[in-house]
Amino acid sequence: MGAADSGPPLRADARRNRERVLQAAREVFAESGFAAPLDEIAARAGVGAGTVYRHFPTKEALFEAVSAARVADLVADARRRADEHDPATAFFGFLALLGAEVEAKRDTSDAIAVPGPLGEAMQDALALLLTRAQQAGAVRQEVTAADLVAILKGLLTAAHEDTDPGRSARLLAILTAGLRPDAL
Amino acid sequence: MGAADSGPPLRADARRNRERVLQAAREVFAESGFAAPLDEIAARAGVGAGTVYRHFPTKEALFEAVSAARVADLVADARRRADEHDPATAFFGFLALLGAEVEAKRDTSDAIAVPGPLGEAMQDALALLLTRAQQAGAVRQEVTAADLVAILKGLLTAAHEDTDPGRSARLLAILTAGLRPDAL
DNA sequence: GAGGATACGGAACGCACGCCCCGGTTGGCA
DNA sequence: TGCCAACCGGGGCGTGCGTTCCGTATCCTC
Repeated sequence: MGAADSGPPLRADARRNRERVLQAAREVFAESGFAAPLDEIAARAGVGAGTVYRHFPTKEALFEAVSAARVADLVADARRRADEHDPATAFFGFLALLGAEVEAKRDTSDAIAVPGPLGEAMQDALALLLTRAQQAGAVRQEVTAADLVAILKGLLTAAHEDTDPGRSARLLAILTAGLRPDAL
Repeated sequence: MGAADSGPPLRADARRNRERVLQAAREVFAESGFAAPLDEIAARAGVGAGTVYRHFPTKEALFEAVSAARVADLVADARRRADEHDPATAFFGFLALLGAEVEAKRDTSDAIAVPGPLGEAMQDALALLLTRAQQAGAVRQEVTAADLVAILKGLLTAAHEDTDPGRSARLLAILTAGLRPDAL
């Protein structure tokens, strides 16, 4: 169970192409979300589609490879907030962070909702922050973690449908206000 | 420019099939949204795909034909509310109505956002209610009609991703609360 | 009831996509 | 330097969709 043996070391060109594919995938997914055609990633990387599939068994695996580091950062940030701040500040601060992330990268909402270990880690982190904020009375009791994921996915997707720059901030402000328990 | 001449009267079987297609489309779109395959509509109507296309030039035209009556009803309801109630009641009551509509029919969110005359009529009606509610101080000033459409589409779509029955009500409650100006 | 216009059905087409395969090329080791 | 395994590219396959075509069945008129 130690280091997953990656077999014989990759040839130099293979390693180079793998990096190019990852970089292109980062860019294309950020611009167009998970729905972006894989051929476009291959084209931007200057390789054929076959090369992409030699390095990543499926499109989804490539997406996970690209998102893993970013999601891990977000999850770590969520945990840190949970430790360092009061529940309300931690929860709402993290939502704001997500909003900023989405402003720049279109695939963030996909990364949250994708099935698999990444999505679950993200959802667990959100659930932790949500539960604490609810116990502290800062968020409506009846909201579930699944509700939060659903609404975030919907909101963050909607925020990208056109190019109005302030939109995601406004939508997030509505969500933030709506989650508080004191509102009618 | 009077009545759009519909040419020679349809043959009896053609008229019957046209009704069957419309009825099947109503059901299938309501269950699966606009993304439903057209073949399924044809199969449920007991006709071939070609027959659908003889009556409606594109899938989108069929969707509009199906949605037209319902959207017109919604728009009329919105206008009536604007006349009969105070701005806040009219606005929030209409949102609740939309929520109920979406609970039962999956294609409502598509109908709101679809380009073309239907979507615009819907958006105009929403804009009217929104503007009045804002003038009455019942809704945040900075929210635009486009924001509202975006958030509704996102929310209503998200509400259908799984089968949790109370979800759309909870999400709508969050939206309603978040739109009010007095919330933080 | 016969003839012709009209409508039918479903096979066929074009397209976009994820994914696989194979002939040619390249890099690393002796 | 020469060889062989590893790797590359892009054409090709399967799928699912919207749309079109055409031989056949149906309806209406006389």
